[in-house]
Formats: sequence, C-alpha cells, structure tokens
Amino acid sequence: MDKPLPCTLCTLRPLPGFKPAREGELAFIARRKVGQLRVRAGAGVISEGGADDRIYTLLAGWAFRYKSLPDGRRQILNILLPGDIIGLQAELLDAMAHGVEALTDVSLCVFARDMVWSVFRVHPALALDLTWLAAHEERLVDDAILSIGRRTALERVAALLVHLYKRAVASGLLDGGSVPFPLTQAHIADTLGLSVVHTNRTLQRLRRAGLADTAGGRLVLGDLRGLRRVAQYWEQPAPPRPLF
Amino acid sequence: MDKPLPCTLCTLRPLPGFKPAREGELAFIARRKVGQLRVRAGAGVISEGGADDRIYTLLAGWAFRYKSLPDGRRQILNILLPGDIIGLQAELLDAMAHGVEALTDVSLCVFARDMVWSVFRVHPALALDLTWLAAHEERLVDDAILSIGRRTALERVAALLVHLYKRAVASGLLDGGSVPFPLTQAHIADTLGLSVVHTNRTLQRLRRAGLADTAGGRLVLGDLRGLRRVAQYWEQPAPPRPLF
DNA sequence: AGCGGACCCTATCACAGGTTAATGCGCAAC
DNA sequence: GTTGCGCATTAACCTGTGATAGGGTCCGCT
Repeated sequence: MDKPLPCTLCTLRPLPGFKPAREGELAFIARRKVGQLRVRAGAGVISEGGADDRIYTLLAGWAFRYKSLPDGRRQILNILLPGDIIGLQAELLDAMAHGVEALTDVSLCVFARDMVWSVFRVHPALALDLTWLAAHEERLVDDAILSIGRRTALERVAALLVHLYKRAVASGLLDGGSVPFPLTQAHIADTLGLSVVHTNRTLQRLRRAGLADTAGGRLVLGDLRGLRRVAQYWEQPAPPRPLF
Repeated sequence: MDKPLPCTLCTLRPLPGFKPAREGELAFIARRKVGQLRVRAGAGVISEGGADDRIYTLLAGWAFRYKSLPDGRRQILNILLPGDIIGLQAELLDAMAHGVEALTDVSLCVFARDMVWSVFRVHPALALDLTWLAAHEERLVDDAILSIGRRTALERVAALLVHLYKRAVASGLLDGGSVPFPLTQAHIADTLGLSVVHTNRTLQRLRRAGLADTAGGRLVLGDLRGLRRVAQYWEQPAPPRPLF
C-alpha cells in the first residue's frame, strides 16, 4: 500500500490515448477509489479461481492474465498495461476464471466493492464505458486466438512485438526509439503457445533480419513496416479509451 | 424475414439455463424487438470489418464468430448457440473486428438501433446483464486460447466436444443420448487451429477409443468422464444466464 | 442415369516446432 | 571471490502436425 494518488491528479488521464472524463464523473470515480496497492514483479495480483471480488485499475507497470491446465502448462491470455481494468470478470461472473500476475513492480488503484453496481445505477454513460473496456479486451483476446491458431511462429512473434510496441507507445513509454520490454522469453512463449527454445530461435531470426530486438529489457523495432508485413498484421485504428 | 415471435412467448426463456426476466424488463425488451431475420446455413450474418451496427440475438440454430488473415487463413473464435448476442462489439467499438456466419439455418431477433444505450439509461440491471454476457463470452474465448496454445490436438478436440455437448444440452438439444452437431471437420479444424486432415485423424482416435462420435451430424459421447480426463477439462459451474 | 459437389477418409512425405540437456553470462548474496 | 540463480543461447534429436494427393460415399440436380 503506497501513497494514494488522487484521481484528480491522475497521471494517466492526460495521455492522448485516454478519453477525457465527463462532467461529474471524475469526482464520482475519485470518491470510490479506496486505496492504492503495490505488487512486486512476479507476484500474483489475483489467483486463478480465487474469489477476490475487488476491482482494480492498473496505474503503473505491466501485468498479465493467464490460465493453466491441471498439469501445469500455462497460457498467457493478455498483457495488461496502465489503464487496464482487473477483476471485472470476477465481479460479474462468480469466480475468477483466470489469474493475474505482475510482470514489473506494479501500482493498482483499488475501488470500493460496490463500484460496478453503483456505476450502472447512477452513471449510465460510465457503465457503457465499462462495457466498452470489456469488449475491447475481448477484441485483444480474439486477435490472440487468430495468432495462436493460424500464424506461424515467426508471424506470431512479429505480431506480438508490433502489438506491444504500439500499446507501449500509446501509454507514453516511448523513450529514445525504444520502449521498455519486461517480458522474458518464457513469457513470450506462454503468450504465443510456443516452447521457450523455439521462441529464442524465432527472436533471433527477427534480430538477424534487422526487424526487432528485445535485448536488455527494451524493445527496438528496426523496421516496423517490414515487421508488419511478416506478421500479416493490419493496423486497426485505436480510438481513445475510457479510464477508471 | 419470417413470422416474428413475440418476446412474451419466447421459446428460449423458459429453459432452465436462462434467468427469468425481472419485472417490467421483458416488456421493455419486447418493445425494442423490431423484427426477425432468417439466414441460411453457410451465409454470413455480419461480415468481417463491416459496419452493420444492429444487434441480434440468436433465437434458433448455430452460428460462429471468426477472423481471418489477409491471405485467407481463417480462425473460428467462438461457436454461437441460441441465446447468444451478436453485434455488441460493433455497437461499442466502432467496427466489427470479426465476422459471423450461420452454421445451420438460423433465426435472429433484430433489435432497434438504440437498444444498447436505452438499456443503459433506463434499466441498469439489464445493462449489467448485457455486460455479463460480454464477460461470459470473453471467458469462452479465454478457454479457447488455453486450448489452442497449450493443449495437444487430441486434448483440444476432446475439450471442444465436451464443451459443445454441455452447451447443446443446456440449450435443450439433447435427444436420445445425442445432440445435433452441425460442424464439419473443417469447422472443427478452424476452431482448434488444426489442419482438416489432422482433425480427421484425431476424431478417429477418439471414435476408436469409444470416447466420442460425430457421425451423421450428431454428437454422441461414449464416455464423458474419460473424455474429460483426456481433455484435462475441469468443470465450471454454469449459473443461469440473462437473455435478450 | 449420369454428373458434380460436399464431405469424410487414408497414405505418404516433409518440416515446424517440441524436448532435453548442456553452456554461458550477469548479478545479487554472503 | 565464490556460490547460486535466472535467463539467454546452442545443439542434437525426435515427433506431432501440415501438405499433398487420392479414393469413397452420399445427395441433389438435370
């Protein structure tokens, strides 16, 4: 639990990727932020199947959603960046069907337990925003299925790198031509349904081709257009997103 | 366009899998049903990237959501059964990121264009139900990612069959120990990220093991428990779902 | 009856990607 | 400075799955 940042001073909201808050709604949200939580890199935020029914917003840092099979094989569903909501599914459905783990040290805004229902009751436009976020996350997952199911390893890795690069840039993380990249090769493998060894081979092909480099915890794209072509990745416009 | 069924006489709602409507809400929904649409097996309901912003509920028949790569490889994201909503993402995000195609002849309830927003404005509890459906669909997609990314072909096919069997039963389709099964092996392949040939091999392994048979457009599970074990599939409780 | 088209099935071959195991490197702990 | 650990890297080998090609059956159409 670290020093809470009041929502009125939110460092995320001014970013170009986020929609400005409407009249009165920011205050409404601020009133329901009950604290702030810090989680260390590698630690769990929500455990698979757990019944933690709090709602969080990722304020700073990276995390990921995952599911696993009984025998331990793990699949990462989705990478979470600042502004993403955590725990909405658990609130709506009854149990959490997936776990969430911090990739870097992470700060989370913690919201009151009745947050969701009160949003729906008193601020329909905000409720629509919440549903927008859910639909948006589903779209990401849809894209992931397409990758894992139908792209080759090389295409998958290329598509993931382009995708994460874009999102990191939108989160204001671009610095000197590169963005932070806290995923290990094991994370990439778990995201793309590959083995670690083959992920390594594939990253090297991209590196040697001058397309992308993930060394030193940072991601540099040497040739964005070329990477996109390799990935068969076509741009989707990204409208500003709501923030809680 | 066939003879519209009034929502008050809905054939789906009485099924045990669906939540009864609350006071006043059924009338509200009924008022916004503007028609009924019939789509032949194999025809498209919504085209990928299309801007059709209407909302449908699948009233009868099977359909599926899919995405494809520029070069034609196709991935099925999700099988749709009666009660599923179609077009919610297009309404919220701006374009439809996926297509929808009918698997059998299909009947759809067509809703007024302002349906979503009016639900949020005047019936918060219904709005929450809508979001519940979105979260529930995302859960299905999460499960699919886990399958495609981390299960072997045999496990994938087994898991899919168990899953569809369960859903078909919940839709009241069980008849004499089997349920209808309108997917061709090509559909299964596109759902699981496999080739048609390997899908065929795998189905036969299951058939010879006495676990499952998909012949003749019907699905018979010879040994549900055994199939679950093969699939590493653990049951999730299915609470009754809302219906529009 | 004959034809064509879906769909299912089988066999063979090739290769992408998995598995296992060992090495190296940087870095924190002591 | 040694030890240990996490992560990236390589190599050798193996296998699950894909690609291609063909045959069979059923069914609707003319």
